Amino acid sequence: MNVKISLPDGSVREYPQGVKGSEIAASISEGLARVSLAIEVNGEVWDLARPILSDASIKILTWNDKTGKSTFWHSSAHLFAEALEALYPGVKFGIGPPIDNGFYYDVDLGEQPFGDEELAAVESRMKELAKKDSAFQRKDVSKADALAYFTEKNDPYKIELINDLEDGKITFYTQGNFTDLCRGPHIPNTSFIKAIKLTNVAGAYWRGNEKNKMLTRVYGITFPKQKELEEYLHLLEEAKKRDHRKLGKELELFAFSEKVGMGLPLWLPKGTILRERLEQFMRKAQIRAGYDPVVTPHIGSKSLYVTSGHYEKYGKDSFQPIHTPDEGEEFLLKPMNCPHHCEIYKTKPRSYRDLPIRLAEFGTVYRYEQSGELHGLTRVRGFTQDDAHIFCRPDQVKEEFIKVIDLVLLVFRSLGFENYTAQVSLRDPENKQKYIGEDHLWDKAEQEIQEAANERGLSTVAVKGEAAFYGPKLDFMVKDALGRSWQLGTIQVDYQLPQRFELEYVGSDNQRHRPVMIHRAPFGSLERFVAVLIEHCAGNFPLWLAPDQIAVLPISERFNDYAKRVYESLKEQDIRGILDDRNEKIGRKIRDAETQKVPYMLIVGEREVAEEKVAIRKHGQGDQGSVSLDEFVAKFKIDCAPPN
RNA sequence: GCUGUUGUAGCUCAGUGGUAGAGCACUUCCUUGGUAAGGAAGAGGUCGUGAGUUCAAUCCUCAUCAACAGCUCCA
Repeated sequence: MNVKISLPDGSVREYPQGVKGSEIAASISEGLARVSLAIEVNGEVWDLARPILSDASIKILTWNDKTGKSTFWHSSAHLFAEALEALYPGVKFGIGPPIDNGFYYDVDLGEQPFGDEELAAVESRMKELAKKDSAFQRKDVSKADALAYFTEKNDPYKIELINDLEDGKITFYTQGNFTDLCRGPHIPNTSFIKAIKLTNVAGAYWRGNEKNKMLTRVYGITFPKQKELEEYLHLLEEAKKRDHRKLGKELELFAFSEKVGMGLPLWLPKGTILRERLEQFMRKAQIRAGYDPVVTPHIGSKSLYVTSGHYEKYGKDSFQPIHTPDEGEEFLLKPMNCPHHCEIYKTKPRSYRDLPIRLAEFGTVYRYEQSGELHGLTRVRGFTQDDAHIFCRPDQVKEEFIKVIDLVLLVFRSLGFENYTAQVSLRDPENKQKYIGEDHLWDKAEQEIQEAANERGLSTVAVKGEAAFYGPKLDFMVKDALGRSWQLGTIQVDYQLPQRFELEYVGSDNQRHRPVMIHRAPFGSLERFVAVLIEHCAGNFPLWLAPDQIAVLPISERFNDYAKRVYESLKEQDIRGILDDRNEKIGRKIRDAETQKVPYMLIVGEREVAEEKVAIRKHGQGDQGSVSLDEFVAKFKIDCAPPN
C-alpha cells in the first residue's frame, strides 16, 4: 500500500506505507538528505526515522528552519546530558529544552561545585561524544515502565514529570549511553553537531517556582559548522558593544554610585540633554493631543495608597513609609502618579462636557525592586514616567484608547523602532485573587483593549497573567541588544480606581456617573526608553537628540580664534557641541570626536579662515568638503528638526 | 530575594603570602601638525568594606556591600 505525500511546492509523491522522512529526503535529493534534521508531518515535527503510515503533507526541516534549529538544539541538550552524566554519575536531571539561541538543561548536581572549569570539561566530553555518531532512538514506554526506570535511576524530577503525563503517550529517547524522558523529536544522530559552546551557568528554580529547590541551569549553543559558531560569538561581541551600560559610561550619559544607592541613576549632563529632548518632544505631542500638564509631589500620604489599593497590594514590597517627627504621620514615596491625578480630578465637579480630561505629568516614581532585578537603566528603583491619565465617559474609551495607540506608534516611528511586539496583558484566570474589581468590568476592559488594537490594525499577542492588578494593559515590548525583551509603552483601561476614589461627573441626564480611567505612558519610563534607544542606535543618536551635535576642530592653535568665533555663532543658533582647542593634532581631535559619536565635525584651518568657511566631516562617513558657516547652519537646521 | 561569577588608578585590565604594575585618560613641557591615537616628563591606588588565620594578607578563611549572568518578581 502507498501513501500520498504532499511536498511544500504543492507536488504530491507516492511512497510505500511506513516510509521514513529520511527516505523521502533522499528521494528528493542527496544534498537535502545530507542536511535534513527532522520532518514536519501535517504540522507536527517528527523524527526522520519515524514511519509515516498515512497520507500526509510534509516539509523536510533543515538548519534553515526555525523548527529545524530547535530540534537540533533539543538534541544538543540530550548530548549535554549524556556528557554530564558520564562525568558526574548520579546527577539528576530536570528539563532541557531548546531556546531562542541554543538550549539549557536544569540539573541537580547535589553539593558539587560547577564553574567554568567544569563547564569546559563537559564541553570537551560533548565534542567527543558527538563524534560517535550515536543515533537518537525513540521508544514508546508505559507509564509504569517509565516510572520504574527513573525510580531505579533515583531521579525525582523526571518522576514528577512522568506523573503528570498520560499513560500511552510517554516516549523515551536514547543516544549512546543516555536515555531521557522526551517527547522528541530529535535529529538523526549526534554527528550533525559539529560546533559546541557551553556558555554559562546560572541557578533556576525547579518548575520556575521560588519555593522549589534551585537547580543548576547550564546554557549552551551548538551549530552544524564551526564557522557558524564563530559568527555567532562574533555577533554576541558586537551586541555587547551596544550595551547601554557600556555606552552610557563611554558617552558620559549616566552613572551609578554606591553611595547614592543601587538602582538610582545619576543623569550626567550629556544624558540629561538626551532625556530633556525626548521630554520636549513628548510634551509637544501631548499638547497637540489635548493633554493638560500637571505637577504633583514625590510623596503622598499613606491613606492615598490605601484608597488606591496599592498599599494593600505592594505595601510590604515598597520603600517603607516616611514618618513626620512630631505628628507621626505616614507618607509614601510615590510608586505611581495615578492616585495624585485622581485627586486633581476631584478638585471640582466635572460635567460630561468636560470629558475627556487628560492629565499629563513627567512623574518620578520610586519602587522597591528586588536587588537581583536591577539592570542598568532598564530596571531601576527611581524613574520618571511620561505618565498621563485620561478620565473619560464609558462611550469614549475606545476612541481615546485608539488615540493613545497612535501616540505610542508616533514615538516608535519617530525613533525607528520597527521590531516591537504589541502585547495584550490579561488577567491570570487561575489566580483571580491577585486582582481587584468585578469580573464583568475586567471582561469589558479586556474587550475594549482588543477592539482598539484591532481597529488600528495592530497584530497583538495575548499573554495571561501580565495585567496590572487593577486592569488589563496593552504593552509595547522591544528587545535590547542582547535579545532581552522590555516593556516600553503601556496603555491600561481602569474601572477600579474611579470607583475607589469615587470619581464622578454629571451626565446630560443630570445624574452622577462614574468616569473610566486610561493610564498610559508612551515611553514607559524615560530611563528604560533611553536605555533601549541607546542600544537601538548603538549610541549614534539622531541629530535632534545628540548631546553634542557638532565639534569644532581647529587644525592648530593658530586657528583657535576663528574656531571660537564659529563655535560661538553656532551656539547662538542653539546648536550644541564642543570646541576642541586642545594642543593636539587634527587626527587626534577627529579620532576623539568620532569615538564620542559626534554627528558633525567642523574642521577649520588656514584655508577655512581665508575663505570664511568650515570643512565638514560627518561621523562615520568622513570628509564632506567645505561650505560657508551660513550654508552649514541652514542645512543643519533642516536635519535636526525633531520628527512630527 | 535565590544560585553562580566578579570586585586592583578616572577607564580597560595584568599581578604576587613580604604593603603593587601596564595601556588609555589626567597635569606640565616640547611640537603648530589638514581628516581615526605626535613626543617627553609627572602626578595618581588604604588592592570594595569589616573581621579572622599568620611574624607578615591585596592574595588564604568568614561575613558584608556592589556589579555581572540567570531564576523569581515587576503598580
